[in-house]
Amino acid sequence: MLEIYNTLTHKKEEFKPIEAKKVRMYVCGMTVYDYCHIGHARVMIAFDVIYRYLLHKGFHVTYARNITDIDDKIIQRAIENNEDFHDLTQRFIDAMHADEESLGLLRPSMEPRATDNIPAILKMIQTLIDKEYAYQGENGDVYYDVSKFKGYGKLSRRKLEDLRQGAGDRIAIDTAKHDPLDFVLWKPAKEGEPSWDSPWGAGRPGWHIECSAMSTELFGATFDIHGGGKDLQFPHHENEIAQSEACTGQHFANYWIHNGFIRVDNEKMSKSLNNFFTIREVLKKYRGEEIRYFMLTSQYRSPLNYSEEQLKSASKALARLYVALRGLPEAEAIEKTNYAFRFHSAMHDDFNTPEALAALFDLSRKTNKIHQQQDKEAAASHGALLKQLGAILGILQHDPEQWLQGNASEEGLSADVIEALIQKRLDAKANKNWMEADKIRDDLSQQGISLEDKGTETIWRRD
RNA sequence: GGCUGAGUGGCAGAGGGGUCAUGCAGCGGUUUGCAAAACCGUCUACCUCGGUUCGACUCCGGGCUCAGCCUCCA
Repeated sequence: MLEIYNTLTHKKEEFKPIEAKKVRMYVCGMTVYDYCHIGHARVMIAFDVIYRYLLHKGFHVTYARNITDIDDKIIQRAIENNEDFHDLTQRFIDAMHADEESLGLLRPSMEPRATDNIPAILKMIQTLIDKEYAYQGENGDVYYDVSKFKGYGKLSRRKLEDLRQGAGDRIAIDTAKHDPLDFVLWKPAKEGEPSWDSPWGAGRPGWHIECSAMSTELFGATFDIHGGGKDLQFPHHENEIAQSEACTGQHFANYWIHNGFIRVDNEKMSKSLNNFFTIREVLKKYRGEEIRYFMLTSQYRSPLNYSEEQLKSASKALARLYVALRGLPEAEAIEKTNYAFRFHSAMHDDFNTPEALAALFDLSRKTNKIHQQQDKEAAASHGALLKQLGAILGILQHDPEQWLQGNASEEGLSADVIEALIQKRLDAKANKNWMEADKIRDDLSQQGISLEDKGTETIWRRD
């Protein structure tokens, strides 16, 4: 039984899709005005693993992750760069896709963009106005009237009074709004800003409406899973619920999944704190799979501290799994083991990847042991299971030898040079010239190459 | 101030009322010409004060500390 922690109910609940064997999952993606940072990588990877696991369970999953390609920051950045906002967003969408590929992500089934869905957005705003959940202020902005929606605050567990109190000292009172908590659905364009025609004047959509409109358009009024970062819980997801449920009169998403943050020095990594590392920056020193492994070492809802030390540790731990796979022939995975059982039990428990990884390490130890006992066939079938389970997490799919002989920077001695030195050392060893042999090994070690003697051959890897 | 969530060994990070997490690092051993890798063994734990219990790090309550949201944010 697959259990998922549902933010809406604050409980782990058995996952029951609306339609048997079908899952519709919508995740809030990126606003594309800059490179993605490691915090974004967390969402990408968290939901990639959820997606993979659901697929593995035999669900037909439609996974939509939107792209916000119009908003204030995009407009501002485009002005700063003196470029068309389309060019700007396309550049960062391409960069995002490249980053995703490095991290080994499966592409979502669809990536709806706000600017491609203006008609659906206009339709929803119109319905909200018709149903009197929205109004146009004197400044031309169209607002959602929060007081009209009964369930406002149900996701983030907030009361309107508390919110108003908090809003009082923080938000400059906007006289065009009936209530400081009302939020923008449509914003008139200023001179020279990108805009679309609408019954309320040329303008652009507010941030929250695009997700409501696109998810409802793609999936219907009610769908299975809605996800995103923890910080989107309020106000973004709260507002989505208000918009969608007011519009359709039906329950919106059944399961709300929110991932925890990446932290730096015990603080949330974010643009405004300027304490972020971009994915591509980190990829210069660590491979995508190492970053992915690092993310998997904590449960997706927990905060995760980013540090060089932890990435190094992750890199070594991952290498350990690859070492277990090394030198094993292709084989059918062994079935009905405690390892697989434990792995799946962990994943069934709200995608507990650290526990699932623990099972993989125990399995790798077993594999090594059998391998050492010269039972290559049994070792191979255990290794095949390791690889199979790894695939569910998106790891261990590289050729082990190639993985261990590579690194992120692809710098250092070439394989040819290394092989030649190894041969030279083997000759020295054959002549029992230990001084010479050890010198070659030490020199290579200085350059980050480790040698391992296996019987008559010597294999190598980069540290 | 309101609302969430968290405090585990040197570091990271699971877990469950009473026997092992796991990884990295350390230490001892097997193996090796010596190493490395692997395997075996091993040392460091459960913020604090009460309560429930035969027994709590695990459940309940108070306190302390930290993080997040309440403003754009994955």
